[in-house]
Amino acid sequence: MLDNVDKQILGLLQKNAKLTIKELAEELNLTTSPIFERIKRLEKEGVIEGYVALLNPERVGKGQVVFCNVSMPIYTKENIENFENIVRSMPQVLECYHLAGLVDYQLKVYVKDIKEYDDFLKQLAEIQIVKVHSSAVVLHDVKYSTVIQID
Amino acid sequence: MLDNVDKQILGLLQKNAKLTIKELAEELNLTTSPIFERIKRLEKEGVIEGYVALLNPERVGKGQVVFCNVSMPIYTKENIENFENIVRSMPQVLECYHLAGLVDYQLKVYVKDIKEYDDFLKQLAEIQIVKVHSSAVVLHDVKYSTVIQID
DNA sequence: AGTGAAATGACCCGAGA
DNA sequence: TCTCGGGTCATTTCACT
Repeated sequence: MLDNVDKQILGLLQKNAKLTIKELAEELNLTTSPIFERIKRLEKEGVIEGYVALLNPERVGKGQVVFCNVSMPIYTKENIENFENIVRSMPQVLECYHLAGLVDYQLKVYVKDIKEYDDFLKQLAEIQIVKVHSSAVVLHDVKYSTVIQID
Repeated sequence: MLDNVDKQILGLLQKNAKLTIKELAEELNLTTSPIFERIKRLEKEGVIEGYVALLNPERVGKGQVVFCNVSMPIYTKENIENFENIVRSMPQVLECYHLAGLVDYQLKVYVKDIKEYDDFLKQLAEIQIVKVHSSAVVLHDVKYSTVIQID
């Protein structure tokens, strides 16, 4: 479904979405037309989900990342839907995963500082159906990337 | 340092980096020149770190996310540097954070399936300076976003 | 699936307020 | 900092291979 040229295009666009079709064409020894059509196909098929600008969290006043682990004591379909919808609507939460592990959910939260995280925990506490199990404060980023390895 | 127009531009570009300067200008009731110059300024100042294409992990054969928690028993500067450099070079690891918590590091790993995660763990085991403490398999994504809330 | 060329439209940079 | 306007270059389409 993805040939070698597709994979190369995806690899390059994951690193830099501002590459022009012309630059991609030169890199892959093709003309602009096939590159253009392949990209359109990959977008339409949903392989490419979108193009975004990545910001420096510190420069926009959200330099503190905290992972919040929560459990759901009464594990019903309704509670799950309810909680997941609330989480999706919280802008501080950039990622949330339902885990098979010691806790039910892990939330990645972007805040200005620990004080702001405290405010967030109070918001979470209002959702009666989950309990905060633990929080892990990030000391520093070792790696942050959005590039998925395609083999 | 960031005025209201900057914040609006950043908010829009975080959601869709393919918006044209013209479209941004119309949205914010300005002409193209100030929008163009503000974006260039935000890029130069490092507020905007880059533009990337986001892919659908399943569509590229990396639909399984696993969190890997590791600890570093002998906690020296050399071991830290060493481990962090190895992690940064591993393409399966998209994110890695040094935590203040029960474990020292958390790695977010993208793999095809659990078998491939097993291979990854074997690679990690070769690094003698860290010990895998636990793994948490993702059952499903509740939320994945790269959009940082700017207030 | 690819090339090449032509039209459409975006980017970018002045001059001026 | 903004508007306006124009030159340059990338995107997009199409006829052909």
